[in-house]
Amino acid sequence: MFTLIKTDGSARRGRMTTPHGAIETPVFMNVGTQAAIKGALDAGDLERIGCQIELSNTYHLHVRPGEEIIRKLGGLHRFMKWEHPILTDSGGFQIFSLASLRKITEDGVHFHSHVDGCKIFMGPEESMAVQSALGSDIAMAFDECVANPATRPYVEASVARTTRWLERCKRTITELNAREDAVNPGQVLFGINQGGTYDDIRVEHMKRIAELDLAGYAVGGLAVGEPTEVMYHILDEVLPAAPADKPRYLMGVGTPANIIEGVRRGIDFFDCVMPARNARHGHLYTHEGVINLNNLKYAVDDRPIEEGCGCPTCRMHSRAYLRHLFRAQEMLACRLAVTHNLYFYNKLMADIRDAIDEDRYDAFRAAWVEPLSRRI
RNA sequence: GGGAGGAUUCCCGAGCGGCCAAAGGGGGCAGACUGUAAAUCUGUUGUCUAUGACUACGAUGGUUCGAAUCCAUCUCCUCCCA
Repeated sequence: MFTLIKTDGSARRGRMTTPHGAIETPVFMNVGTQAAIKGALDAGDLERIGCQIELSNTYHLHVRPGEEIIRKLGGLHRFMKWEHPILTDSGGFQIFSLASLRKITEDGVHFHSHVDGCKIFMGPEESMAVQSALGSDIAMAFDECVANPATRPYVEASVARTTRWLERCKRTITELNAREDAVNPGQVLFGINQGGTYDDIRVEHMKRIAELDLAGYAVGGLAVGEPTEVMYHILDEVLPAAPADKPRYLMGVGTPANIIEGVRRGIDFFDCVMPARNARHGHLYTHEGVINLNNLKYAVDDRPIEEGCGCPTCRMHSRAYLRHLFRAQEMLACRLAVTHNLYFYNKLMADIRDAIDEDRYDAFRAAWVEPLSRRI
């Protein structure tokens, strides 16, 4: 259930209620692919960094430990001790990221496990069954995330198949939710718009899936190599075709600037591995730009990552200490850095919500897009 | 005291007459990363008045058109025998 609280231009303040609580939007979903935030954060840490909703991955949890194990243990929420909302990605992104290990057919996708090479078949029914066993609050449709660039004929055929898969996903989740042993019978399905960089395919596809009256609509297959301006242009074209009363999710995006621009165009949900991955690699976000803690210039910098930041890392530790931990390859470096970056992202979203609430989103955007994009 | 093996650029370590400022690691310096096969990957790493020059492979002296590579002596290290 999604409620649009107010708008400021095209930016939207909303609230989505789920069986595990409400989500204030716009929101950033913190990515824990394998039921863990890389960098050694657990559910308690997620609460400390202001996370509202966690995202896990269907393919990866199917490979390891297997959804039946998680079902037996009471579902993903109980398994990882995160009793707030969870979204599961469908495995569609792995069609893209594990392209060399899979073959696509009309029924679904044959993968060779990246772990042990064993054969894995995942189609819409399988993905929905896994997501149902995991018991996430939001299940994503099994789509093909199309690589960029892709020819128009390829994209047309792929999108048509993704649409057929979506219909199968919808049918399947309805059946699974009706079962007495459903882990989370309130699980809802988000559809995913595809179409590469072809505006007309994108818009037609969005219109087509809008008819299916799903709980939410994602825009997928972006930030896969196309110029940022192309991504923004596609959002400008596609979002007017998405149902206004349903949440919109821009999958896998992005930088703070991408998020600010996405919100401006009417996106409500984001997720991205970037803050966690960059943190593990020593790149930390500040309101003046991204700093690379590996750089020599921070060797004796006694300041926190960012003055005034309320995160547990900044309250306690200096850049110089963190740089030392990175250089010495101490695990603590990752944990402290990821804590900061995810706190930063969640706080950015809270600031975005405040700006929309107070009808000053344009000014907020104008003030922050450039500084947040800097490398310093 | 006798015998054997070593000494290579910041470190380890390959090279055993020219294609050597010298493989490969490590370390250093920097860059990339967007629904996570990523605590990963890439570049770079003698000096300079820089499409060239200079200084370098323990030291010194030789052989050679040419030496990190061959010879002699010396210094230091390791191992074996007494």
